[in-house]
Amino acid sequence: MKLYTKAKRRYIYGMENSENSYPRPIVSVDLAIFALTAAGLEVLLAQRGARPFEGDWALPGGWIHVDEDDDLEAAARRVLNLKTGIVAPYLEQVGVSGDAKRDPRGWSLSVTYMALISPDDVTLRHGGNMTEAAWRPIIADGVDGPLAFDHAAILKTAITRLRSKVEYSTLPVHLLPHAFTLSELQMVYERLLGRSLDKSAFRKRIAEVDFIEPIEGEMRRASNRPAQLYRLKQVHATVFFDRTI
Amino acid sequence: MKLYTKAKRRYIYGMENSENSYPRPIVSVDLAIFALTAAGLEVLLAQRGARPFEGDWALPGGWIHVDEDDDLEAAARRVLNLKTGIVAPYLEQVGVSGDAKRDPRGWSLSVTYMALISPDDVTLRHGGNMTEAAWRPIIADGVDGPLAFDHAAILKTAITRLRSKVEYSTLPVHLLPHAFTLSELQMVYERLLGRSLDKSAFRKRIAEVDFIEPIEGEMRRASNRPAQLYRLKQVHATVFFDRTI
DNA sequence: TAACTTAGTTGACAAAACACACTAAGCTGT
DNA sequence: ACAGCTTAGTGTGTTTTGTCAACTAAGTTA
Repeated sequence: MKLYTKAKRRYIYGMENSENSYPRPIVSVDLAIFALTAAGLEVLLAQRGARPFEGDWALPGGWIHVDEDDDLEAAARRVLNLKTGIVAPYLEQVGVSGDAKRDPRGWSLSVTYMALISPDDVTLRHGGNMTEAAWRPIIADGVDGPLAFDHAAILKTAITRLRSKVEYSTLPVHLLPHAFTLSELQMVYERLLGRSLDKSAFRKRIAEVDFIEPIEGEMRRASNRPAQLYRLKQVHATVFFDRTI
Repeated sequence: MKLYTKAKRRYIYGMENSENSYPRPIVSVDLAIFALTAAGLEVLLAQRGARPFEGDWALPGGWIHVDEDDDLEAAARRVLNLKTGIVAPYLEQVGVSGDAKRDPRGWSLSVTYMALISPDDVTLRHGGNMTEAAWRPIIADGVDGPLAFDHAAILKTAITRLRSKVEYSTLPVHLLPHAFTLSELQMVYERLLGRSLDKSAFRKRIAEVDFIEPIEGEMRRASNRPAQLYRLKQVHATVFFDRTI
């Protein structure tokens, strides 16, 4: 670090006006993208096409582009769109993982976001330093097989967050397509919780927190009575129940 | 960025083995340190002694020392110890704030931790680029007066997190000293919630989640019946109630 | 049009929360 | 010594809430 003058170092770091010239950690944004398919809850993984961990599977992610991303969420949104084509997902910051050893290239820091999407909305893409992308089922607290970096631990945190929010929030709606029936919503909860719920009690809970609205005119068919279709209310931040579902 | 060869840039960034030479964001760790005093819930603020925001009040924080801090939590612990002398606090990651504009020096990222401490344990210190440290009462969602950077928003997030956890977790114990009575614990909840609780119901809740234990032999005096002293159980991660307190 | 399927509602019973009154155990002043 | 005060800690009846199962509704199929 003694090779350059202080001014030059500042220039290199992009800190012409700064008093700080500490070495900076590497910063990336990683995504735990969840979807509920026929196989159950799945997470989108990408196979790394470059060192380190070349060939290993990892959570999709990327560097922050300081000249392109306005903020962290924008960076997460950019990565998500790159991999799935999705534009307006449910996105939630899960946490940060940072230490000296998780990346062999140096002290690094990964900001994790979790995204909940409907599998209908996805068109998988890959490229850049990711050679392949695939859905992998969630087994217990993670996926089968190892993951690059500390992504197994990060994924575990995201799964825990998701599971705990299922118990007492409206979050699972985001795993459904735009329009859905109450029975479908109940099934989402049941599959995530791994237990069956009472229809009457479930509907009471849903009615208490007023977060969905019927869509007029439409119904959905099987060989039985058709069900009312619903959608998320316009301005909806995840609402919490004051009791478990 | 074109002034230097790729290899030189790598050297400067401390990334001799890296394929990445993106410009990196500035990274810091900031702390929302809460304590419950006679005046109510208070947060520890530090007055900045250097640009930017020189003279303004801010959450105590600092850069990550990549050669000293093993991980993010260690960095938070170092900052906390520096300001308060506390060694084993309750520390919880609240979130990350990062965008292009929050710091005039460039794209920056702040990892926020919240700490809950007993005011008895503190010996305030200051120095470095902080000229002064002081406890400031929490009013509504923040403190009276402006804060440096986006610390008002960060503090608001931390307060929200704290308040919501009070309703359904054992977290408030960390605002008490090592030994305490059930009445004191109830008072902590009441002051944080801003409403009174039923003694009988409160004790039932506390007994349900088995997280404190009586300390033998000791009592605490006033001019009345003495109360049993309790302490946190050894291995205690914050436990959640399945109902509001 | 009877039998079947899933949607959506109602109501009786049981369990839990709530409010409040009670007992317990110390101190203080006369 | 003991009445009266204060705070600790427990018990109880009422009201609210959750649970479970049966019921009605509205379509399809043969």
